[in-house]
Amino acid sequence: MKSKAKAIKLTGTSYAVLAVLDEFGEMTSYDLKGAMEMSIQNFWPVPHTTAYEEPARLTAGGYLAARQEEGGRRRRIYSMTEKGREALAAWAADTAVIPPQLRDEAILKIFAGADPGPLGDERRAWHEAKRDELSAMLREVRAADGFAASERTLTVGVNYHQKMLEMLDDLAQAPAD
Amino acid sequence: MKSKAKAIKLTGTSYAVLAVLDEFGEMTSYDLKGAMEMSIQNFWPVPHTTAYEEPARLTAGGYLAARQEEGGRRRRIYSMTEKGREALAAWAADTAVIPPQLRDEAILKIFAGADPGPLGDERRAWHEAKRDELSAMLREVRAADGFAASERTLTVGVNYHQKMLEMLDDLAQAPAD
DNA sequence: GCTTAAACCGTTCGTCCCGTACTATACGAC
DNA sequence: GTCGTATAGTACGGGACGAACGGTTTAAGC
Repeated sequence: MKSKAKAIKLTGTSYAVLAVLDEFGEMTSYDLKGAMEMSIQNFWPVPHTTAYEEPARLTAGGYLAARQEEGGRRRRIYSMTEKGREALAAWAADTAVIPPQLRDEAILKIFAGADPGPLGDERRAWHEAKRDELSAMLREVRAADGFAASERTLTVGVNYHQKMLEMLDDLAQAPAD
Repeated sequence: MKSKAKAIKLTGTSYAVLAVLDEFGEMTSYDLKGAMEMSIQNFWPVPHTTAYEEPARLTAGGYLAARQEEGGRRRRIYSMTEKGREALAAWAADTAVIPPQLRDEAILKIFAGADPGPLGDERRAWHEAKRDELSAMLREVRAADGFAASERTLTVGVNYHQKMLEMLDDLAQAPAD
């Protein structure tokens, strides 16, 4: 009966991994890496090593189970345990959240005296590319059917980048407010 | 001649500290902590221990100089060195930036199946409070004169929160896009 | 002047997180 | 069957983080 589950602290990143596994089903670290890039990377960025380290931690804590792949690379395939599902549900049901954090080197440079012009241009192109990328994924997901979670968050993503583009336009025109 | 400056790697957080020191002049760690909260915290969040740890690192690297406060707590007062100013200017002049990162636990919860309603309401209140807070700071800074850097970034901040509020309204109305 | 509380100020510590660099395996082309 | 490329995975050093705690100064109350 899941005797030696080591006590570990679950971080936001832990829940991110659990949520992806819950949405898409069991998978290897490599697949998890790809799945995270296509789903949560936009609002919860993690380096690719997380897809290898975090499932190992979660397995040690009893939140995931691992089984060995037959043949080939004999990779570990991770799947949710009951404990994992419960923890994820309890966390999602709690409406208390840490405030959103934005990390923006460009604004930091502007604070330090950099010319806003070129940085703004580059940023605009970046938001456009992101918006289009997410938009394309959204169309795919809608066609596929059965990925309600991805659809909800992709919609937010598209709207976010759109609003950021509007903001850049506003700032470029009005000197201040 | 700044002989034994240990080679250290400068991170985004390093430049954040340098930029604040450059904008407001020499100060103690405690004052630095306050200054960061009022200036860059909104787009480059750091825990308060950074205001103690990072200047120490930067001093070891020769980017800052420290002198002892007379009497009282005899705290260390940090100030920029020539090397620090040069490094900051070189970094600010480079238009290559790492893309902005957003970390949003609420969207993660929505991805995991949480009800968007309450989370959206709470978020709206948060953005309103932030917008008003930054707006008040912006008025102060304008009245004071001589804080052009803070003014530029505060303006961005106010606009950002305003746009986020618009986005929440859009999402609440239109089921999708 | 003494006591006390509150505000102010600062550090330690364990763990998590992160990016870089590197390695290894599978597979198709030729 | 060896070469190139995409796929898959690991090692590791140090920065980042936040909880917890500990000291110091000031001012109020007596």
